[in-house]
Amino acid sequence: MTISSYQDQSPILVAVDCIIFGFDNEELKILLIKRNFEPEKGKWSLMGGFLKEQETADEAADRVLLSLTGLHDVYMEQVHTYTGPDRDPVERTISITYYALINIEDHNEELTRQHSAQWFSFSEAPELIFDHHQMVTHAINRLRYKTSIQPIGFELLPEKFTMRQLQKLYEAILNETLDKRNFSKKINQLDVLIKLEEKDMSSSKKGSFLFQFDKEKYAAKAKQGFAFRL
Amino acid sequence: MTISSYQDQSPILVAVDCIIFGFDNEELKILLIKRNFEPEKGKWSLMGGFLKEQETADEAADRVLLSLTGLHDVYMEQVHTYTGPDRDPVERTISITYYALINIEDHNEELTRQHSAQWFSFSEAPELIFDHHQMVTHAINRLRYKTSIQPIGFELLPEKFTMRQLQKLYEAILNETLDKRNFSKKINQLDVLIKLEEKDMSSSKKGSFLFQFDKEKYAAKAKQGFAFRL
DNA sequence: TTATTAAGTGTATTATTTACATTTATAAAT
DNA sequence: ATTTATAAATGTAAATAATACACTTAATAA
Repeated sequence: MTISSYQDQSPILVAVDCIIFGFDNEELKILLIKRNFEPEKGKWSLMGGFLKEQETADEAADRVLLSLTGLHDVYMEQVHTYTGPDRDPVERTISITYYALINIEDHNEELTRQHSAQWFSFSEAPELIFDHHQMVTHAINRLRYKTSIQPIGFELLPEKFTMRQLQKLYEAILNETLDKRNFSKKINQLDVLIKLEEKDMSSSKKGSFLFQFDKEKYAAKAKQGFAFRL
Repeated sequence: MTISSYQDQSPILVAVDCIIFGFDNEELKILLIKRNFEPEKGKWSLMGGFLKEQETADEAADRVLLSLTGLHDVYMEQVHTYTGPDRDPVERTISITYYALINIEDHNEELTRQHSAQWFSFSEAPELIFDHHQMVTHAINRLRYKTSIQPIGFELLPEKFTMRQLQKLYEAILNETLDKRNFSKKINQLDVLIKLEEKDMSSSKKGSFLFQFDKEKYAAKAKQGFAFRL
């Protein structure tokens, strides 16, 4: 900032809110908490928290996510900052939103229970407090864009996954169905997956081969100007 | 935000900073001001200002831009919020950034002079204070993305423009050269320009036809699901 | 041995992107 | 009047990418 010098400013609270995405092999999910304090006690909302002294918003978002899921080093991205003067009825609060991608199996169920948190199908999420619905909409749009140009979708999957899981994931994110042959062709020609010997036998008699995302190979290719595009 | 209730928070100032883009028919430009107060007095920086009571960040950005250029109703988009606790050495200040697209001929020169503002070629901009360089980089990336999926480039041009101007604009934004025939073919098949009878005679003996962006036609097509893609 | 189930795979068609050079309209100079 | 100079205007062929579409295979269970 630059003009008008450092004059008085009425106090503004700064918070972060997290849109936490997960994937259950069929649908995109979102983790919401039931507010246990006023205002809007009992209603569903995003998980958030205030910025601490000497803490960046990125750090605050990490902290909030850790406290709810027990997870460290989660993929997060800042989305947008909401500044409506009356968006929070108690005190003027601006909220910086982040979306997080987690492997749904990794989260600490005990912690989520403590916070009265619950996973919802993205398409069947309940009404949310304040402007949280708008935040979610913005986040999913950003996620759609980002997954189409960067290999961040893998963050939502277990280490080893089948081609079918990967396709279902992209279908869930993009909210459209994809052709199986064209999908695997496209993925394979990106040449950033390792096909394992191992099969997942749970989904069919034949079983399906498991894959891993090859981070190192991708990083090397990205350095050479390779563009991940799906 | 949601958890941890409304406890004390150390005071944080909230500012907006504007990355103001213009186009001079050859290069992409950016409007910077020379700081006339401490800290970093005399250095180049983005134009910014603090959020007022009862004002959204969008409104603050509009106000800042108006005060510098005299322009209303300018295309602006929020980009990112910077929250490093020591990013501003005086007081803890978070900054919400916006980029603005203006027709370079429209701005009020008297106002920009009062603020010691100056246009710089995007590629030859001076060193900036604090984290402003990072803000500019983030903004140009967002602009590149946004211009490729929405017809916002026209905001940088006069009402009537030649095909060459439009191409130069996209070349400047994308920082790559484009083929003239392929470019005009692509633009024409989007079918959102009005070709005028009128010619611009300043650039050649032959003169070149002027075009206008057909906002209504675009809006109607967009409603039908038409995607502007360049 | 047979039946069942999802996994795995290829090709032809269409659409899009790219590369590339000549002609044309006008103003200025002679 | 004619010539010259300059950027504007224009089309096609080749390469690449995207799409539509159906049968075979591996393994388990009956």
